[in-house]
Amino acid sequence: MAAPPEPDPAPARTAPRERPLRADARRNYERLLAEARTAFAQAGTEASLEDIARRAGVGIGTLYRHFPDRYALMEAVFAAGIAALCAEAEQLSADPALEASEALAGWLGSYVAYATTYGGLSGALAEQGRMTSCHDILSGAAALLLVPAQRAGSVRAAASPHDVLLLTTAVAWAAERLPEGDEEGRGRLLGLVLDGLRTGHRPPPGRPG
Amino acid sequence: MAAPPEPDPAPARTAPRERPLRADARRNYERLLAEARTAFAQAGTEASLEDIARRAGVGIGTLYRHFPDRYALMEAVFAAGIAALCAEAEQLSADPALEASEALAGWLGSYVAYATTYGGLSGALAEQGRMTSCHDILSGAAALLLVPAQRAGSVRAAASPHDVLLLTTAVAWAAERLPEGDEEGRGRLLGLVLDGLRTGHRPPPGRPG
DNA sequence: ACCTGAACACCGTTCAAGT
DNA sequence: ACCTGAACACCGTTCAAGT
Repeated sequence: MAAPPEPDPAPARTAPRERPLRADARRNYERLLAEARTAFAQAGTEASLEDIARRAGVGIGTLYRHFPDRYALMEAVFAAGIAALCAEAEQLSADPALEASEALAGWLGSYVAYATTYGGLSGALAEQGRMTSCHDILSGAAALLLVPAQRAGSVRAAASPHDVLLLTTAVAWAAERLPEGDEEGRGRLLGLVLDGLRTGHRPPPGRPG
Repeated sequence: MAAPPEPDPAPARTAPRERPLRADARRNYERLLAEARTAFAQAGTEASLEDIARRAGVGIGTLYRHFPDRYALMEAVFAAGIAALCAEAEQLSADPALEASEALAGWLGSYVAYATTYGGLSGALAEQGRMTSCHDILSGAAALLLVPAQRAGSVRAAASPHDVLLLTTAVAWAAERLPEGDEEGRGRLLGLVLDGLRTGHRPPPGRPG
């Protein structure tokens, strides 16, 4: 509002590519990303790459030029969602009305909800050495909420951020495999895991930590 | 040892096929099964079916004649292991020295151990409408241990056998994806889930139910 | 009755040739 | 600098022809 317009806006750090692309290349990149998002939402992350290239109106070689493998394409498609989860974690951790374990529980719920949006996403997120940029961001977000909850004594100290993230990813994976029509199942499964994390001890909320 | 040879052995109920096969067909069936077990153990349940047929010394058509799809082959390969898990569940449930929730915890540990023996097995076990014979057996075994633990009050009544089985399968899935060399991870992850199942209430052992 | 393997319809990935 | 699509090396699955 009162701030003057920035005279020299920093080059976007979240830009998908460092150097500028030729106009047609950038257009192809964006089209591939859009078609990949649609295809992943429809057919899961195992959707045919040839289909995606065809629908984007480019040759398969162009897809491979921009995205060396399926995981590069997935990282680009899911980057925005992961960033949003990260932002939510920061908001939750800064909310003084929320007990730390509640903030953690809320975020893990959002994480499961997102990971079940695209079929196969939970599987990709659990793979070792893939989607590493997503892993780094998500680990940071998980730690941001887990550590205060453990300091407050409401979540057992033995649980590492990695274990919690992996187990919650496994809940998303399981939720994808619940019988058709079981809408509450996701919450039930996550609830069991959250109960396993809690110590049972509830410090009074609003206590300065 | 002392038992006389059975005069009229009952026709094996667990026989993989109802009617007798031609000698060469039976030999091919057994070879395919053996090679599939080896291949699944080595390369996971996604191992190439053509490889399995080739190593068994038969044409690919013969594999499909005996096993209409990959899941039929998997069910045949894993039938013995699933049956052993079922037998263990019965032993545990009949053990008077074991508190009900401990028996459940022990069996779920064995289940996770088995499901992580073959790469991809946990994924196959969680698929809807596949491996149904395995599902039926495992559901029965899980209920056999879960219900008494719930009656005793040491495991929360809200957890259904299906949820418990699915969540434990998810633990096995997650354990497959732990970083290399993390040998205790399987136990840690299962421990968190088991803590979520427990109520915290411990009735004195040996109390007549 | 059972087996064989060529044939078919798909994949992902690479790379020589174009613009 | 970037794009194209044929070519390659794989899949799973079927089925006409053999024994």
